[in-house]
Amino acid sequence: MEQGAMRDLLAKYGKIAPLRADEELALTSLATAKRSYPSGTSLVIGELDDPDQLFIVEEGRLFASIDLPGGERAITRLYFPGDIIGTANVPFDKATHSVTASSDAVLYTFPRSHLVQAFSTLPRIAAIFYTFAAMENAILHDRLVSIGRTRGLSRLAALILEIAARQSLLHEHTGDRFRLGLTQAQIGDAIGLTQVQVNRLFRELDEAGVIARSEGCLTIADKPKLVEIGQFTDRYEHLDLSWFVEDE
Amino acid sequence: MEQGAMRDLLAKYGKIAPLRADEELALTSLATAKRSYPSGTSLVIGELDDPDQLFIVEEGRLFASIDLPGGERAITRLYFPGDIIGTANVPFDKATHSVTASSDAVLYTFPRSHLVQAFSTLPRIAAIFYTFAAMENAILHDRLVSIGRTRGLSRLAALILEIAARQSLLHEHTGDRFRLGLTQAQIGDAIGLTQVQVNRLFRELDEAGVIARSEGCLTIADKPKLVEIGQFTDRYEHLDLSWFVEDE
DNA sequence: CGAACCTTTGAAGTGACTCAATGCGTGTGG
DNA sequence: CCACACGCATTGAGTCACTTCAAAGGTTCG
Repeated sequence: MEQGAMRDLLAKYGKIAPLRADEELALTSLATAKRSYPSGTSLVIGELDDPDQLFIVEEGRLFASIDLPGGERAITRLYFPGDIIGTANVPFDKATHSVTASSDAVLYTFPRSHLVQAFSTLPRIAAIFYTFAAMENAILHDRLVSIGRTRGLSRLAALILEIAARQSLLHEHTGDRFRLGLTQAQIGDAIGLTQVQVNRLFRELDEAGVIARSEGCLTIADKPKLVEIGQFTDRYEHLDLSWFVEDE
Repeated sequence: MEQGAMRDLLAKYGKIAPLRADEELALTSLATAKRSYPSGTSLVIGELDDPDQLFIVEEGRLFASIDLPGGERAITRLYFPGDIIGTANVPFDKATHSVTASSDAVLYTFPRSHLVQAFSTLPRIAAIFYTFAAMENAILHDRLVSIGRTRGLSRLAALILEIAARQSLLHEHTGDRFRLGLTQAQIGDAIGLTQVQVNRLFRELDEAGVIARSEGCLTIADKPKLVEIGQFTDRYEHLDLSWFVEDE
């Protein structure tokens, strides 16, 4: 595996608990393949695919979704460069969700059996994977709260801020202008609303002067207001990984 | 730590990947304290408490919740004997959610720093913790779908089935009669509805003959129907932990 | 026996849905 | 190089699921 994905993967916490050379090597040697997926491709087809594959995002954007018998779809998770895909499939004999590329994407693939090796060799790799799973957990809790207990406007605001937070982790200079990378229908699937309602809420935020839209890009015009509306807490701001720094 | 919690903790998969004596010892030696919490006690107060503590449930029922500024509350996760509490707090400097006992409970407590030791000593302990986090993940995905994309009736059905599934993992003989262990208001917080609406939906399920209620206990009268309504998949049925059995 | 908590039920209001149509941008084949 | 198709955004009108507000009935416990 090359530097890119790893640098992203570790950007979030690497500063706090930098890897030793052997640890970085172990991480990079997990991968068996690097592959490109054009926008729209499904890489895991829930309930059909076997869950033996894990991925690390090198480049691009993807999302996890689950389809309901009735034809409804829910998007449960967004993936950015550096994220590990497939965690929630690991302990099961079938994949629990599908993963689709929402832009052209490049991924590293590795079989879950490699995890055991890595865990055995270097315990801190285990700590890293555990940490990532725990972070994902916390974010899922937050989304559950947002979707279960707030109005549509708040949900949309929260999603915008979540994407903004992830985006700015990767590109410091992005600032508050970026593209969401999802259609309004997909946004609806992510926050539990109809595409129609998403559109109306966008308009509402727009007219209130909280956001601005042009050329497919979104600008956060009034961040404090958006944060207030979305009742959003940026978990990435409060990372503390000192606990897994080994005393030597 | 005594046998009870561990037996529960491992019941779900212990058969598949039984622990060696040293691994079981490592797990049991994580704990620094065993403590009782009467029903209603909060053990982690989100945003206030430091997230250094993890717990293993020996006995009782608990739930994780997040409070919103507006006074709303959302219940994001239910805990049963054998579950690990606090995973989602591990990588942060503040707790991301509160935990409350919904019945009298007995817990083992251990500081997260002990994880590193355990991970270092025995890689399979790491695999276990990772597995648990991954399972929690999958369940959170499912709940996100349920809450974001189904009607109230389905959500209630799904919650009933989730509780039934967990219950019967612990007590084989429980069958389809058990107590939910949550008030209707709490159920509302868990599935994103009002207490009033929860009540109406209970009545609806009751009148349809799908469930029956008496003396605080709930009986699943027509399970296939309930599964259909709830669009529920029991993840525990599809566990596959063969991947972390070490080849020796 | 009263207080506190939970459940149950009614009536009115609203956020979001469904259905439906129009507009817009982009790519593609004739 | 235009015509058409296709996917996406936008907007309107009517309906429904769920909410809010309000009050009454049960149960448990000190």
